[in-house]
Amino acid sequence: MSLPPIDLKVFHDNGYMRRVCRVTGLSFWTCDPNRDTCGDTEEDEYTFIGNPIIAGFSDLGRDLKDSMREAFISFFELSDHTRIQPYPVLARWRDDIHLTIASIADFQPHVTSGEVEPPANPLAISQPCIRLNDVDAVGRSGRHLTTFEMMAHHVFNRPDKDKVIYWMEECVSYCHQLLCETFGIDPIEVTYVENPWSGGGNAGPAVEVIVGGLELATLVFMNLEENPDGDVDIKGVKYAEMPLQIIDTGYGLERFCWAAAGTPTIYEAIYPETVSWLKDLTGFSEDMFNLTKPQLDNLLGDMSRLFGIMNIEVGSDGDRMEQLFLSKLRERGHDINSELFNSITEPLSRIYAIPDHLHAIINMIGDGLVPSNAKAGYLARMMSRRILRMRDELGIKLSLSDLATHHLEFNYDPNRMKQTSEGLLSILRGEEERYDEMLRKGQNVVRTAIKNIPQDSDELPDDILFTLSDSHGLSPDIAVKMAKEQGWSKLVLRTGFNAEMAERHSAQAKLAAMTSTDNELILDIPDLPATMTLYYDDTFQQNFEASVLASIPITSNYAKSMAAHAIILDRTCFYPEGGGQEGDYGKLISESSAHTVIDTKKVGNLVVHISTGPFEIGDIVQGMIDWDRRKQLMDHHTSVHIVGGAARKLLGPHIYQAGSNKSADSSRLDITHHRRLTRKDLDQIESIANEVVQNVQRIEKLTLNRKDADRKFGFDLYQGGAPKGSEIRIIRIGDHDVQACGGTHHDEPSKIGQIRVVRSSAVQDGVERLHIVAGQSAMNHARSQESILRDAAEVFQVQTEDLPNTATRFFTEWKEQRKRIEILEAEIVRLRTTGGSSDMSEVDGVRIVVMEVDGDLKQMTKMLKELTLDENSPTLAVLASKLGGGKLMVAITENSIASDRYNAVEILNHISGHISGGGGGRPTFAQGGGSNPSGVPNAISAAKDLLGV
RNA sequence: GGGCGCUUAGCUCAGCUGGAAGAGCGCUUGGUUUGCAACCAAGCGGCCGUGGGUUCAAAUCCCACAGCGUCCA
Repeated sequence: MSLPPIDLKVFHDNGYMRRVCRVTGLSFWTCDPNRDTCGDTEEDEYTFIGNPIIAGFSDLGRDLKDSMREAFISFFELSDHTRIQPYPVLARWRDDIHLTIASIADFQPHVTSGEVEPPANPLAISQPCIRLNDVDAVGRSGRHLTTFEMMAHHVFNRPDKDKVIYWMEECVSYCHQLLCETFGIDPIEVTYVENPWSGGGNAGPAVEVIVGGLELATLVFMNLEENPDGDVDIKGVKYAEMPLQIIDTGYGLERFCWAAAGTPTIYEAIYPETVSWLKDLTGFSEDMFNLTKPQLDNLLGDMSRLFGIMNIEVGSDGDRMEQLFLSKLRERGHDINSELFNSITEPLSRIYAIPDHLHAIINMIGDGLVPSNAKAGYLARMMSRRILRMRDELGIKLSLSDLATHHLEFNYDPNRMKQTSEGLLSILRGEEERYDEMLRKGQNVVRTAIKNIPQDSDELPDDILFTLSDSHGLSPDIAVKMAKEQGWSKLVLRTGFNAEMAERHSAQAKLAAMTSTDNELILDIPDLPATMTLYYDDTFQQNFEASVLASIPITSNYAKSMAAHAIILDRTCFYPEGGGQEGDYGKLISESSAHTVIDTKKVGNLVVHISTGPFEIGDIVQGMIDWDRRKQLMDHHTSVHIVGGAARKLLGPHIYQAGSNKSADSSRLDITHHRRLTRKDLDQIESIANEVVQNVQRIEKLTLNRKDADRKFGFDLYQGGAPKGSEIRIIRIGDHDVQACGGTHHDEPSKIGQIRVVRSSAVQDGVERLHIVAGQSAMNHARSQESILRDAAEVFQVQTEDLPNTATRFFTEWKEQRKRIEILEAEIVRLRTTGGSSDMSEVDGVRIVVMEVDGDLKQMTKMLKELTLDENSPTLAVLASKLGGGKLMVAITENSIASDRYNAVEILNHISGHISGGGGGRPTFAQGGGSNPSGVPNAISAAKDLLGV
């Protein structure tokens, strides 16, 4: 069955009736007796352009958003909802998405799965979101944004626990009251469209709220989950009821603002200062088009209305859409042709998109994101580059940080930023430098790519354009522009090329999505109760007694070759590999046998001891962990937290753990940062870290439920990735560092002794890897470094302090002497080939040199240079060497009677048989080798015979 | 995480259908000039990213790794 109709008392009480839309076929509710479309169709134009539909808001821009947001949230506060502060736009608590794409994303997956209590119930929030799917439409459609605030009221009902706050009836009632009473919207403008929602494995009935032709809100009643045995069918997928019933609403803050402002596009409603500033900077005005201001406004209004009803999909046929668009504009009495249309929309779409994109990158970087060439950081870089490209196309001479400074002043609330303004601007300056560098390098790349293309071509081959874009970041437009500037003046870019390239990319992405890797320890593990973990109760417990629940032979080719059995106990203080900390080693001993534990892993909620041998089920075993190793692992793990905090203190709030590894010998911490670290930075981090070791007395270890952990410490807790479960273990080192962490830690930092930050290396752009040694390993590291120095000093027979100077001196002398040898070798050749030597003779004015020398091909080349480069002394030289199987070289002075008379390749081929080899080259320079060095004298005499000397 | 590209003199880069390592800028010296800039001439400066392989011969072809860049998830 499908979903039943949504038939609510609130509709009837307000005089609404249920109809079926003539265009879409969807059911909808309206109080307009004449209405036969649902409101969101290609026949329903916006009614609010130039005629605001929401009363009582006179501001624009940031002030309008502030008062609109406040009106929304306080309405729900008065209706017993709790106001919740917005979550970050970087969804650090999730491992499936980078960005917060909806208000409900704040509560996924833990709250929506029922595992964790919501922070309040019911609640109201205005959540900044970023969605980059429609980035190409931003600025063009009049309504698309990459970043927006989703206002929402959420309810999490548990009918199975008799806990139901409210459901459809009350939800729609609140919505209607808000629209028609608080915002004074005429009910005749409001339609409610029934359109079931599904996504991400969940589904439910939903109502789209359409006002004046614009979808202002969606009310989703999520009560279904995917289930092959379910009895509800939505779009071909089976669903069944789930225990949790969630109200997921979304009210577009910016759309409300637009409806209240009635401006031609949404951008003028929310970024008015930037739009007019950029218009001034580019000289965009009605005068440019010989129009009056009312005429231009009217035209823009009509364009926007048309965009509302014409669905501009990315990749749709641009030319055809444009023609349709123009004919519709002409129907409305606008005298417009393609040229005028483009001269208005091209610059304008950029003027509109720039503030939107600025808002998005400030949201991201403000939240602590560091731009990068991979993962979430790439999203920020891509947006920066879009802005820079559009800026260049508009001919604006301002830097990215200038633009951002303006945006911060007029459109942003700096209190929302975790990053400092200076930090943000400095990151943006770095991005612009990279962009400039890319363009500069692009000039060369384009030059080499097109040098074989005829200069009168009118098109560049597709594969060249694809490569320039994919490998060098040069969009086809820019590539063609550069090529034109370098003299290929007839080039044009085929229309629709960008769409083709997008298609090509999505095809590649599909292909890539099919690959997957699976390299886990796979065991057939019986259903057993969760292992009792003793290592949290007492981190320092080394011995314990437990009973064996399972002993399973390991058959898979697990990395450790000695591994024989997986032992599962009812309790353990062996720490399993997790959070970057390696598993414990140790021993298990029963009355009848004793085996070594060579690794510990976690599978589900069981701790698996990888043992060198089996135990009997039911055996009582004594467990002992390798304490030196564990102590060292703890030294390193706690150090990683301390060093991370130190880096954040020194470098700024964007420092975030991008990964880590703790082994017994050393540990690594990857941190997000936009510049390479210097040794001085590392020294400072090291100093701060060691101060913490000395000055902080205790390390707090707390276990909180997720709701309280989030509230108390925020989302910076999740440095090590998104943890699972409702209970969060927290490690707090004074005011220095707080993290959610499942590892084992010291109770007192001083137990570590000493932390050394050995070096840093680059992992990827925007991520820097710190190599750390602590405790005994720090000592071992120092010792091994000193021993390396001593060994090196011994080689030179000097004190270690003199090592750098001595090494420099030796290196310089070695280079000098190498040069000297080359010169001397050439000198020897010269001596052996001057007057009277048996190696030299003359035949009809050509000097003939045939001789055996010591040296490889490179040295022989030098000698030949000496012999044959002088055109005044025509020479034929044959050199032979016994090195490496025998080498032969023949050279002839170019442009001389020698080169007229002799062919080097022929001579070489004639004699190379004596050393069982081959070779080749040019007529004046041939070289070859063989595998029979003892044939060298024969080769020489053969050459002499051939040349008659 | 995947695709592609790059790595050669202090810097910016050619060379890459395997056969004698190049240009421009910079640097040194000399000339010119009252001096500087400019100009002219000569010179210095290269493990051609690292490690394997193919070949008589590799900067050049193949494989792996590293670093950098770029596009896409």
